[in-house]
Amino acid sequence: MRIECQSDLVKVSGKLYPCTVSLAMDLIGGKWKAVILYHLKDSAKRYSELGKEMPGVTERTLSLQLKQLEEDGLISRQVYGEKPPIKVIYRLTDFGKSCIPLLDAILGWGNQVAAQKGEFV
Amino acid sequence: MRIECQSDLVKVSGKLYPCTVSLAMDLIGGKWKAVILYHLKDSAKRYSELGKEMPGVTERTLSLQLKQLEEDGLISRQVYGEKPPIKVIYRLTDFGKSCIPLLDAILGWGNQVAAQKGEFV
DNA sequence: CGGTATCCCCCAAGATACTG
DNA sequence: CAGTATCTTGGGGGATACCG
Repeated sequence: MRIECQSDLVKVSGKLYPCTVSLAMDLIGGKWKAVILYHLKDSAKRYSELGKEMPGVTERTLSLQLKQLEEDGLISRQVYGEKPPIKVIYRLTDFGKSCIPLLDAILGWGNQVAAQKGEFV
Repeated sequence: MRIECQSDLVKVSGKLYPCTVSLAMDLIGGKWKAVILYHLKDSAKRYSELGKEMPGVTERTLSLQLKQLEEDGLISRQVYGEKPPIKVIYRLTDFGKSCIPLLDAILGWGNQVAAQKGEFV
């Protein structure tokens, strides 16, 4: 059963969240979105560059996540050329740039954890 | 097909991650984990308190996520009493406390987004 | 009180093949 | 080059009932 509620709910573009932490995690959460955003932090990148820099992601997943990030207004997509081979550049929007401090915090803590508990291979 | 790899892989407790951002998101990502951690940030809480403060979560999901956070060493679980009604207190471990700056960054950005694009209900 | 047990559904995500 | 199309699978998460 659902546990009792009390309100500090927030609604953004039709979706209802129990708190703003939940909202933030919906926008940049999941397995790949933060990773993509992080790779776009310092410079715009092409689709294939992103793929090469993100070991383990499949073409399909990369494509879907990019589309979602674009829908949520975090990144923009720009196409160069008409006929294949074309070139597509992804970059952070201003809204996307607003989460750079957060991306840095994620990386910072991730690095800390890796330093203490992980091994680089 | 899988896109080509290049290494700055990191391994933590048997799991392989393409980068430390990915590692961090595995630890605190998903729909509820960051929310739980955030609610434990300032004080230890009982199971039922967490449930009341997190509208929308089900008992099962709360229980499963707490267990995962405990397994990953982010929170600790302490039981008071033998016979029902018992009392169970969850609190951040030192490791869990290490991500408080990150939790604040998540909340901060979430608040920013909500202020710009959301409405509180 | 603080959970499990059970059942179910949906969708994130992988593998692979193909296309404008 | 930058993706879709198609199929499949795992598991996250919901609903409800029950238990120590």
